[in-house]
Amino acid sequence: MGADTRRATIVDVAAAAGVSTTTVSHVLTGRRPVAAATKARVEAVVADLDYRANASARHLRTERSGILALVVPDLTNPFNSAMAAGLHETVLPSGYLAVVGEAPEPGAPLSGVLRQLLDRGIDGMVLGRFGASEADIDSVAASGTALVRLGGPLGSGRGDVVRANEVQGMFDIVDHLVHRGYRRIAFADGPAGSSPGGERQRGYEQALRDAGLPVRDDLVVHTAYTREGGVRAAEALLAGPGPIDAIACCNDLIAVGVLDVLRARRIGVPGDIAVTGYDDIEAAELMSPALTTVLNPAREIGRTSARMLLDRLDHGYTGPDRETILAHRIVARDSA
Amino acid sequence: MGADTRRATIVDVAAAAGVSTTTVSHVLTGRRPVAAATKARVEAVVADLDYRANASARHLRTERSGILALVVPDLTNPFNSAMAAGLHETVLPSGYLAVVGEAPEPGAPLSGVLRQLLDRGIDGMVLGRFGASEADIDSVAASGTALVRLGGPLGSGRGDVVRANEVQGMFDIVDHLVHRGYRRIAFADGPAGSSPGGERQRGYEQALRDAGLPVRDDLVVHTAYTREGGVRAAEALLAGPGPIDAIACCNDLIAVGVLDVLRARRIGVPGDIAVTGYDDIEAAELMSPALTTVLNPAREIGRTSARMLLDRLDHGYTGPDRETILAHRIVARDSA
DNA sequence: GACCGTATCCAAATCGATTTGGGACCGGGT
DNA sequence: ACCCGGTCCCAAATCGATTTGGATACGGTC
Repeated sequence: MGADTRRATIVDVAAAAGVSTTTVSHVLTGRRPVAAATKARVEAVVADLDYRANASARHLRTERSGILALVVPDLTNPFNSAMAAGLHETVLPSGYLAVVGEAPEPGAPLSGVLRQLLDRGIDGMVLGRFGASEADIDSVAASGTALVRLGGPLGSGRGDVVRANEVQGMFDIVDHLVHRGYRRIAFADGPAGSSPGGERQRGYEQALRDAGLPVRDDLVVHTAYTREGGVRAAEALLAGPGPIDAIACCNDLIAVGVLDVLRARRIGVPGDIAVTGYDDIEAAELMSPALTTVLNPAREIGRTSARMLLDRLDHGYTGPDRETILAHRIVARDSA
Repeated sequence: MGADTRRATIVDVAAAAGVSTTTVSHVLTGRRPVAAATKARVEAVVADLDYRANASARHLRTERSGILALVVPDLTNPFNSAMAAGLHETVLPSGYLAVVGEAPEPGAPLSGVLRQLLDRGIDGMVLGRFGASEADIDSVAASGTALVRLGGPLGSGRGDVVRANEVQGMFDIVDHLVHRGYRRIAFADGPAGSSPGGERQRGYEQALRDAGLPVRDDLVVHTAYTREGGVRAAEALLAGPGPIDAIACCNDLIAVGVLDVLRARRIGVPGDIAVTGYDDIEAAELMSPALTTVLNPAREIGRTSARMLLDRLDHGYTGPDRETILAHRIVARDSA
């Protein structure tokens, strides 16, 4: 317990190497050329003293904190933690630290977490789905922080966007249902107007239209992106107007809730009603029946977001905002 | 795009309030009394200018970074991400930032992530299970960083410890098996000598002894804490010397692998062989059959770790290292 | 009126780095 | 002998906060 010896500073290194701190700094940052012999001597001393620059001092001067943040609504959602892992592993080698924040209520003007991150002067931020309001996004963009959004429209000056092709993903899995012979396909969507619920609904409707099936409003219900939300959605659909033979769910957690209800009512899956999810969380494979779903490469989304931030921060990219779309994959299992 | 207006500094505040920066600092930190009228004036200006102290400058002077870290081997493990969430939500209100790191190979002397965190001068660290070697722990403790370990022995000067009662937890679930009439109970442990495998094995053996059952070495196999590890463990046990009627697994992922094998071989669970896990990951409830397991309150462990760090950092606790033990709970489902 | 305590406030040093604007030295060309 | 262009290095200013050691003013006491 307790710091036994003070950490070496740049002054110590300079003294031991018989040069000025300026020269040490130049050796370290490489912003100005230094004679090979001097450079070698400084580097030897750095290694010997186990010197590492004080991050706060450096960032005070350079106005860069070296911290990137990921803000999501729920860290325990496996999709989000996989994304966080991808972000971490990509930015660490570049010397950045990644912090993760849970933004409880996206309603508040600039919720606590976001405000605190901005106050810290973070260099970049990845804003997860349903994690922030439009006003929040503007605040972040206005603060000069590099910004990557996961989903939402690509607007000028509002950050890069990384997304999976949500429309196509839901289209593909509903198309999969159609090809398996299902015809009265309901859709358990997320809250009205939410992302990625909107995109996925478009994919659902397009698939029906392309198959020549009617698009009926009463076959679409909106609910929370949770297991409990799935329970409510299933109950609503089963109590609904017409018979259905499949339920496409907006994410896996909703599908879990739907399966809970079907199992409790002894409705066969996929015999009586087929069910599909979206995200391919770990549990999807372990459930009974195993869930047919769409895999969005969460970890890869985290990695890609990180690279887009680093592009702006370290590689000097200053061009217009960009959008990267990652491929999804249908994972056909037993539930449909 | 870009910082439209420079952020206000303490100098701006001082000028606008007609006082010195010293006084502003005293108002903000409260380290010295300030006349009520002056204080009110400064606070008004602070609010007006939307002033927030530059974190780097503050930390340069105070030698505190305001950053806490959680290091775990695998972020996508739900147990770890739930812990991370508990840590985050507890430290944020105190103005700390929590970062999460994945330490890939605990073998390396001071693996990259740990080194980088220490270089940053983090104030405190929570070291997850199997996340670091003994040497790592010593390095962290020697650096003067407040330390909380999750598991492992309570040693002097090596940080506080937060743990669930692993011995008791495994004892209870094996006892549960005994009461259900199972007699030849195997144990699929983690790697030999690992934590919490060691503690859980002790609980397993104690439960057998208390029930008057023999403790047989050939009924214990060591494997990785993964689904794949569970597959190997099950194959080894089924090919083993004697017949078994139950497999207690060291964690849920191992149990998932074990169930994979049993399902493939059409061995009934729990009819032919009962299976138990440990951790109660989300998938435990969703599997078929639903997994009987032990719930370690991951989020609460994160919260408690955070509080122990804050005790030392903000509340001036300087007493001896402490250990907090959290209660577990048996979650009886269908697999045993 | 001199002295002392309190209550307030401020000037300047400090934390550890980066960066700017030269200065010193060395050869080579005229 | 002088100048010029490189090369290599350094002194000092700077980032934005905290903290130390007074300075000033005001009352009250003897």
